[in-house]
Amino acid sequence: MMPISDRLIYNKRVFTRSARASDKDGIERKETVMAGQKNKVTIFDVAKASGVSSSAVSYALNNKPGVSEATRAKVLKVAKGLGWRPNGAAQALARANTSRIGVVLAQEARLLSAEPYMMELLAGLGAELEQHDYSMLLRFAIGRDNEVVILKDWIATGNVDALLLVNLEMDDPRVALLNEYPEMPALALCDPSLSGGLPVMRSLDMQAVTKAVSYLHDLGHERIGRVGGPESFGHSYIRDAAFSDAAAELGVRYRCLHADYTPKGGIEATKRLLSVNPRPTAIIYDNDVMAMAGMGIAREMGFDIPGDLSIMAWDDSFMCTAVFPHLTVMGRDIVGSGHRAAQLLLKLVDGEQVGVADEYPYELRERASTGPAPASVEQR
Amino acid sequence: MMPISDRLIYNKRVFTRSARASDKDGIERKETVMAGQKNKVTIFDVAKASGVSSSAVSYALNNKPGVSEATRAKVLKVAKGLGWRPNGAAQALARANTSRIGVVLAQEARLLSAEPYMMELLAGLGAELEQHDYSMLLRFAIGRDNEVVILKDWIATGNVDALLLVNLEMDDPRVALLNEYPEMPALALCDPSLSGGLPVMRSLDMQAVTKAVSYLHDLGHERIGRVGGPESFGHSYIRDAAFSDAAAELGVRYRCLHADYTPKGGIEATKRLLSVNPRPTAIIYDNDVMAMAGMGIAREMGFDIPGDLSIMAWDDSFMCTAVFPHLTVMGRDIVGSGHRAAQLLLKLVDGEQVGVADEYPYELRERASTGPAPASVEQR
DNA sequence: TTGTAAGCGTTATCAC
DNA sequence: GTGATAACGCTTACAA
Repeated sequence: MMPISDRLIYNKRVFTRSARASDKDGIERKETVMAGQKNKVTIFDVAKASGVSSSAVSYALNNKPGVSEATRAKVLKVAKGLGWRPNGAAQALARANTSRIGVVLAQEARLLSAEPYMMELLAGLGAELEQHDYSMLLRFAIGRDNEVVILKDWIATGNVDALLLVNLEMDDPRVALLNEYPEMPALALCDPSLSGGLPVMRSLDMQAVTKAVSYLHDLGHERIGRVGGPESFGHSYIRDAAFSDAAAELGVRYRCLHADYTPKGGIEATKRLLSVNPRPTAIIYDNDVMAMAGMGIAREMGFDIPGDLSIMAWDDSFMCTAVFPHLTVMGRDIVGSGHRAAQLLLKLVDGEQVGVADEYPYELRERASTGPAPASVEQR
Repeated sequence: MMPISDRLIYNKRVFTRSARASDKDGIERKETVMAGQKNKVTIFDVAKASGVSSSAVSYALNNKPGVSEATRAKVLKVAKGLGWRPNGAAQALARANTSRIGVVLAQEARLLSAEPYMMELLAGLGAELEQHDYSMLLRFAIGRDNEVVILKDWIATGNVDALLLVNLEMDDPRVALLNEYPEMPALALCDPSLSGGLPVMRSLDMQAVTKAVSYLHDLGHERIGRVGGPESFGHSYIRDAAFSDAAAELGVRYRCLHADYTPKGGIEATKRLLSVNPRPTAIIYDNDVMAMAGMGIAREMGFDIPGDLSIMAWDDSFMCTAVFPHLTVMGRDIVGSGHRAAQLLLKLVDGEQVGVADEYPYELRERASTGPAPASVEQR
């Protein structure tokens, strides 16, 4: 008899707990201290201090029914007094959710820093998640394969509640992966044609392209060049197609080269675009780094901007108004889109359907780098 | 008697588990599915499949002694076959560590995107953490107070194993907070004089300042201006003091204005610096955005760069070679410093001492925006 | 070497 | 409304 009842008692939290706190000493205590948290105020401490059970405390602290207002108030007060905060791991384990959204970045560091898009997006995303007590779990992948490995790991370990997929490529392996695990909510930032049915927030590139081309067309430009990002990137491809269409529609000649977002890439592509005869009178770049580099080299070659050549960039950043002439851009509220992405992700976590949502639309921000097409076009 | 023995059996994991898997149906199952993970392969499943106990499995999977090589091999194989991965929350709860490093960013989104420093640092940090199966938990704070709230929360909830503190200000409240909780490892990125004894990785600004000033001095510049970042930022202050000293040492006139890292700020400060008589013949900017804006406005004012005025920037980015003339900068391996920060943080997590470590040193990257001081100086 | 079960700090179910 | 306790999935002390 004794061993059984002993065990039963030992099984009770309160006893176990107080036993650990006072009886044992040495190794275990040391470990606990090493582990990190000093302030191990648990729900049991709160329960004891407020003279109720741990479940009552849990209900009270989570604003759930099941306790009287009187006890709720008391528990809340005691918890605050003790400085209690729920242990994240325990909560995650019990609730089977983590309050974390996962993002994997697979681009090279210097590229990431050169592109304002990602940082602004993350800032918006983070700020919105913040409002809902969610965090962002961030990983930097080394290559595409690694990216899939990380996602698989997150899915299997349950380390995040949902995933944000960025920079999708055509036939992206991540789409296949997420379709294998429909229970893991994921939002893809890409054109719906690339997402394989996954919930999507799409950027309104088509509209923007039409707007940009007709803006230049209205200025008299009849030959437009473009320096796009890497061809493997979904949005490069989408924009390219849209440009072809819009140009054809307006009877504008259009030529596109792809580069790697770097100054060097922008310079090379610009030189090549300007070496054909007749040359384009306007060039649109997929990012501001290439636009600036392109504008710079064009000036070095003797072109006046925008007298001889108009320059436009895609996506705005401080850089666009730090250079002279200031760059005309197709800009959009990227931070806002980050907020929206967060809202969509939280919806997905709640089991709601999302389907296809839109990013904030692009708007033309006309500045000094664009102007009427030159009357005549001579080469340099 | 019956109830007691019943309970005892129910307490056993294996029984509980199999009961849940087959007996019950409906609500509970549904909840489990809702929660997220489909592939709930647990350590018990692996144990059952390989015919050993759960502890043997745990030892095997964690490469710990306590199992024979034979069983270890078998367990590993079975686990792999079943696609088992440890549940993050459970592991965190049991081990009292999370395999996560926390970073709070408190800057405005547009500023973050304008400064390559942060993204490169995070990229390096993330890549190194990656090697050690650590993740980065990222939060975006809205204001300084919020930042402290988040840190407090992380400390109390045990959501991270260590903290990286960036952009420290003078008398930063975070330093006081972390000194209250010495059990939470934290690394500050700042000058040791600002860290209040916290482990530090410092940037070698002093050296760099000396190098920059003597470089310009060697070119014949005797009046140097500087456009620094916000005065509240620790590194602005540190650099300012260093500049004063280095300039005094070499008998160079030095004048510093502080701006907010934006193009507008850079333009205003540049105008003011150039409006005094005699004007400086070289200006050093704390970031590339302001440097570019400053260079641009100076050219608009009729100054030739570098003929009349030399321009230097602090920290390198793609932008510095995207603009013409390319910007001379004091650059450093920021990604590398991120890696180093991660290593230091992991040391701290392991209970090792760190003290004061160094970032990668700055190097002068001489490009086209600097040159000999002009013979005579007239105003525009 | 192996298995048993306590323990991590929550949540949620179930009697009372 | 309240308290007891099973459950979450893992690690690890201890018994066998």
